[in-house]
Amino acid sequence: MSGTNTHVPAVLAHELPNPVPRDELAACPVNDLFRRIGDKWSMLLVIMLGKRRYRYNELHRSIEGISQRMLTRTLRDLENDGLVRREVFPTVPPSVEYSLTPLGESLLEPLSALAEWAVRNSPVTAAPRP
Amino acid sequence: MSGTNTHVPAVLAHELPNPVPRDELAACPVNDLFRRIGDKWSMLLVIMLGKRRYRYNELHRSIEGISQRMLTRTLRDLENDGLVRREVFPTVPPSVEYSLTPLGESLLEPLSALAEWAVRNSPVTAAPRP
DNA sequence: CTGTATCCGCATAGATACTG
DNA sequence: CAGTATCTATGCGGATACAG
Repeated sequence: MSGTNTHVPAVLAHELPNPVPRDELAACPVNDLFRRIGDKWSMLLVIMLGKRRYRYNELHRSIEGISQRMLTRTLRDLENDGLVRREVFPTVPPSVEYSLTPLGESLLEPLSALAEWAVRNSPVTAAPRP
Repeated sequence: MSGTNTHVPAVLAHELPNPVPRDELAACPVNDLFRRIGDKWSMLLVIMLGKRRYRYNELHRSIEGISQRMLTRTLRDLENDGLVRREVFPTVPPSVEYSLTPLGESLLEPLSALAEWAVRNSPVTAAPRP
């Protein structure tokens, strides 16, 4: 137990330069991913869209507390990141449907490992911040 | 492909109430975890401490761009969350060593799944935000 | 119905100076 | 060596009003 951890996953165990330069930090895939979907609403949207497709107002009504601005902005970001697909149907009134791309669905799998960890350890980590 | 996603991981697939109330959202373990370690420095520290133990100034020197304030604050948060252990040795001058707790080390495993996903898909997700 | 535009409060994070 | 204290800047996120 003392000293080096022997079961660190390969991806995380690769040598880090010393000092860790800013570019290396910004380029860290995990850190980068977290900075993209680690905001207030992205996770919830990915999980919801992982269940089924939604229309815009359906999402707006379904998520208590989200503003139009934040819903639109978060969906646009997820779309730009290739995780969410936006389909416009030129009806009157117009309707827009959101769903996960294959990339977005593939994210659900590693996410579940993290989710299961979080659920298992939520009693431990649920302590309020001082 | 149309309609319901059939291979959503169990933890993520459980029924979401509609509308999703704020408390439910705040209590979402994954969202909660992301809000705790999804900040600018937490991930990097967990990964670094996953390799070996570090002293305070060692971390400060090793991570280019981090301020003392942020390093201390991030370490304290991780300690409060039970992920990092802080050991003080009353020498002169004093020395403090940081390492992962068993809980922190257990987090490295699900993290690696996410890391591998991020690495595999970094070419796709690396596009700059507009 | 599906958004955009604008304004504003608050939390996050950096810089700097100082301390046991 | 290992931090605190204080000040400030920036950006996220919410409220509201308006538009195609």
